[in-house]
Amino acid sequence: MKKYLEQKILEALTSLSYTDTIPTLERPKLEQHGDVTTNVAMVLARKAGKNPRAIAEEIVNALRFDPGTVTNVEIAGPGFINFRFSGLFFTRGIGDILKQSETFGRTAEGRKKKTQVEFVSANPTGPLSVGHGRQAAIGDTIATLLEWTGHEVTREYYYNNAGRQMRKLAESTYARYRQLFDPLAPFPEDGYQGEYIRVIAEELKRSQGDRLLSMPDEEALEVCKGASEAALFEAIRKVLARMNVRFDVFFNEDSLYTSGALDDVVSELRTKGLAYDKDGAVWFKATALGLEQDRVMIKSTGEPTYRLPDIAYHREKFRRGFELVVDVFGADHIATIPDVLAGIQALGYDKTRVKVVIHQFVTLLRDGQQVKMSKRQANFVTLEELIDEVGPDAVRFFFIMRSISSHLEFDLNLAKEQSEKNPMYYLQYAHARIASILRFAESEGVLTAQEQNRFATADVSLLKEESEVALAKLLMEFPDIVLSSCMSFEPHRLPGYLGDVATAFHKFYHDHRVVVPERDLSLARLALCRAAQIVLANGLKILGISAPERM
RNA sequence: GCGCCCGUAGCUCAACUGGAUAGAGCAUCAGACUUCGGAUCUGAGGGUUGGGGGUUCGACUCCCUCCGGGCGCACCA
Repeated sequence: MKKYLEQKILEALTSLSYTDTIPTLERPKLEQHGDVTTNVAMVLARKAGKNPRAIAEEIVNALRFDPGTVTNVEIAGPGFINFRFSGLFFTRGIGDILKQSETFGRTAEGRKKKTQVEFVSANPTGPLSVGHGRQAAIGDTIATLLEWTGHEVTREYYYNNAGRQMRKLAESTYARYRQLFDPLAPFPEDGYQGEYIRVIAEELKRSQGDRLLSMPDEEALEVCKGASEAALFEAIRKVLARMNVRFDVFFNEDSLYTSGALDDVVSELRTKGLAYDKDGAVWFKATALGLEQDRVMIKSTGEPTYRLPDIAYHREKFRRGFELVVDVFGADHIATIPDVLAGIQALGYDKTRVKVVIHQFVTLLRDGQQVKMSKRQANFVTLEELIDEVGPDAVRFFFIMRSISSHLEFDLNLAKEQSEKNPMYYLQYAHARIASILRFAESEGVLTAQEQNRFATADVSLLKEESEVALAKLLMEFPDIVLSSCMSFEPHRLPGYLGDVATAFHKFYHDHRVVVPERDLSLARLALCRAAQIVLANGLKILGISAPERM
C-alpha cells in the first residue's frame, strides 16, 4: 500500500519538477483521515515558500491511480493529503498472505548483509539473572527481525573466560572442594558465595575423589577452573535454550590472549600515538579522540582491563567480515561504549557500523510489591527460577513488550494469570480460536483437511463488511511492522501490533458468523481467518513464543 | 559534581521519530451472542504529557532550566 502510493506520488512530484524530496507516508491516527496520509506538501512549502494547501492541490491534480485502488483523495488541515483505498485493495492481499504463508512478512531489505548480534555475554561466574533474560529476549528477537528483513545473521555470545573473574571462580570452587574434606578450610573473602559453587565442588569430589588435595595449588586450580567453567557454561546454555534462545558462536575471550590479538591492538595504537606508558600501566589516549579521559588498557600487574579485549574483540568482528554489528548491552555498560567505539575507529574501522542497543533494568513485582533482589541475600531470583514460575512464553513476551529504553516492571502475578488480563494470552487465544474455527469448518465439510488449495476458489471480494476490511487492512501492514521494528531496533512494536490484530480479529468474529449457509461467503471468511492466523503465528514465531492450536 | 535513561489517565505502558482531537490494556461503572472457543465484544468516566521558558505553521517528541527516580562515572566486567 505504502510502496504503491510512494511510487505514484513520486511520479506526480517529478511531473511537477519537485525533485529530491521523498514523500513520507504515515498511517493517520484517526480513521477518518483515511488509510494513508502524507505531509509532502507541507515539507515542500517550507522550501518553496508557497502555501502548503496550494502545493497539495497541484500534487493531487498530478496524481494518476490505477482503477479500483484509491477511492478518495483529499486535502485536509494545514496541508495533509489523505488517501483512502478501496476495500478490495486490502482483501485482495489475503491471497498473497495465504500463498506466502509462513514466509509472509519477510522482506529482502537487508540484501543479505552480514550481520552479527552480540547479546547476553554474561560472565560465566554464576547463574543468569532476570536482567540477562531481558537481554536474551531482546537480542534474540532483534536477530530474528534482522533475518526476516533479509540480513544474514550470526547470534554471538562473548564469553568472558579470561582474567581475574575466572581466577576467583576457580579459587571459590577449590575452597568449597577442600571444605568437603575439612569443614574448617578457609574460603576467599571476595569469593563467589552462591550455592551453585558447592554443587560444582561436590560434583568434582564425585569424579575426582580427593586427588586435587595432593596436587600443587596451581594445578588443582586449573582443574577447578575447567570444571566450574564447563558446569556454568552448560547451565547458561540450558537456561537460554529453555527460552528458545540459541547461539551460533560462543566467542572465547581467552582466544584473544592466545592469538596475540591484544598485543596487536596495543602496538598498533602505539604506532598511531594513541597509547602510552604511565605509572607502570599502558594507557589508551582516549582524550586524543575527543573523550573525557584516558583509560588504562593494561594494568601495572600486566593484566589487561576489560577495555583492551573489548576493542580487540570488536576489531575481530570487522575482520570476520560483518558489515553490521549489533551490541545489546545492559544500562550498566553505558560508560564503556565510547571507549570501544573510539578504539575501533582509531584502528581504522567504521564505527557507524556498530549499533549499540542499550536496555534498562528489570524489577519484579509480586502481589503488588517489588521483589528486592540482591546477590548477597538468598532472595536473588535467577532467570531459571523465573522461567520455572511463569513459563518461557510469558518470560519472552513480558521482556519484549516494553520499549527497551524503559525500565521494565515484570508483574509475576499477571504473567501467571491465565485470563484476559494477560496480554500474551489474548494473542495466543486469538490464534487458538482461529484454529478451532478451521477445525469446525472441516467438520462441517466447508474446508478440506489438507492445506493445499483449500482456499483456491475463495472469492475475497465478498468481504465488504467494515470489520472484515479493517482486519484485512491491518494484516497487510505486517511486513511494514516487521521492517520498522527491525530498523528502529524497537522490537516492542511487534507485540503491540499483534495485539491490534487480535483485537481486529475478535471484533470481526463477534460481528459476523464465519461458517454461514452461503458456501462462498464462508470460504471467503475462512480465508480471512486463516490469513489472520498466519500473521499471528508468524509474529509469535519472531517473538519466540508458541502459537497454540488449543488452550 | 558529570554522563546516559526515564517521568504521559488510579496502575502498567503506547504514540510510526516534528503532525491533525495524546491512545491502549488493567482497574471502575453500564451493556451485548439461545449454533463456529465469553480467555470475547460494545460503551462511559478518567489528562495542564513532572514544573517553567524557548525554537515554528505545528512539540509528548528538539533546545535551555529546575524537580523527582534509575544506571554509570576503576589499574572490576
